[in-house]
Amino acid sequence: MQQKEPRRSNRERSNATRSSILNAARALFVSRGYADTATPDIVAAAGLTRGALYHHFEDKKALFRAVIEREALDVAATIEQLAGALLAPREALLAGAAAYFDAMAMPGRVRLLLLDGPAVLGVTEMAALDAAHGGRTLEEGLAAAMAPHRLEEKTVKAMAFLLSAAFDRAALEIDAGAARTDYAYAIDRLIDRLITP
Amino acid sequence: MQQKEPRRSNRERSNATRSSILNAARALFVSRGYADTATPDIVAAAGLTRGALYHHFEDKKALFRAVIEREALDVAATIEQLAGALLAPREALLAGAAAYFDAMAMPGRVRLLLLDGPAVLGVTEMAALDAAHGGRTLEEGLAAAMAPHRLEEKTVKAMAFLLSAAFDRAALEIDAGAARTDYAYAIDRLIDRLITP
DNA sequence: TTGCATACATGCAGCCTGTATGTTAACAAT
DNA sequence: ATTGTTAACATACAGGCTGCATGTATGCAA
Repeated sequence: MQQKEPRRSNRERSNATRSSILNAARALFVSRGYADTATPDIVAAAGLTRGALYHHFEDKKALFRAVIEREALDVAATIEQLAGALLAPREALLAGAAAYFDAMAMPGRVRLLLLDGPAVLGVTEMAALDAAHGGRTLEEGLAAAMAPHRLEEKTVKAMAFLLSAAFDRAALEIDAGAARTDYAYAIDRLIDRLITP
Repeated sequence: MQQKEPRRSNRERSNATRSSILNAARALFVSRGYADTATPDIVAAAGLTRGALYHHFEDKKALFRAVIEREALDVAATIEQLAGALLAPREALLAGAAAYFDAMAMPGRVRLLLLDGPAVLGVTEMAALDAAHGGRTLEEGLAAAMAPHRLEEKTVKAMAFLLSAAFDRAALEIDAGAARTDYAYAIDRLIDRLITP
């Protein structure tokens, strides 16, 4: 039975189809990966045609970029919500780490943000995307917690990158089936070892 | 001018073409990435046809896997050679880190092993490949250096993974243009912080 | 030297991407 | 209310790429 299109405005229609495509694309990118996902399959899952896809997105990579951006935004929001306004630097870092694991527990997120994302869009673009949202808070948090160490700024920045890499790897391992408690403990210990004067 | 094939044995001929394909594939995978490298271009660069490629490799992914394996093997050999038999655990770890950066300085290696590799072959396969060669030595080294801490084995293993992730990220940043000295210093500090009793 | 297997080269089918063109419905102006 | 315009799609098409099937020549073994 085909509904008789309840007279939507143009704006509404666009938003709806755009979301449909994004959702279908996300599901397929997650289950098959970017390369093995064909645009005909995406639009079929969304109940549309490739015309709609190429009307809303410049090409397949742009669609992937949109999926990734939405995902990164959601991760940043989750972290902000869960570990937003902690006062003590140490507690903020630890809570941020836990919040990151929570956020990355959403199925498919690890593959999108940590595997296909860097490979398809390149590290620089992914880094820029990360810096725009969550990356900065980690660097600031670590700088605050390591202030007594009186390190050069570039050193702190480098260590923030390394710590961020550890977060990512932990999320990757947890996603692959490792016990979260093990990695949460290891991360906490790592943070503590880094910031204790 | 076509040389009149100096009467090679069959074995020699196979090895030669196989190497030709591997070399050409590596160069193109590095410069354009796996997805944007077409098999016609690879064999053209090697002065062959696609028939040779599909005779020696099951498919494009298998060729990529062969390139990756050769690369990982070379990295492991370099590290073994540069930081092979250090006695003190701390010095072994520090030398291993430096050797890893040396090994990863080979152009294209970062992209192959840290970007396209995980995305194309999957994390599990890459992890298995890494564990078969270099990953184990890092875990053992860290375990030796952290023995006084009396941690559970799973914790040490997790921290070895995290440290390995830090190595990778450092190599990635150096490859992207960051100063090696900055990251070498940060890594050394990280190691020291981890293993000091 | 005869027969077979190896090492390729060539040709073909199917799929996928990106674009160009067509069609319908919304919106703006009169 | 009517008409022109444009947005939002659907359809059709061209080029390229992958994998396989087939063909051919050479090494090799009996």
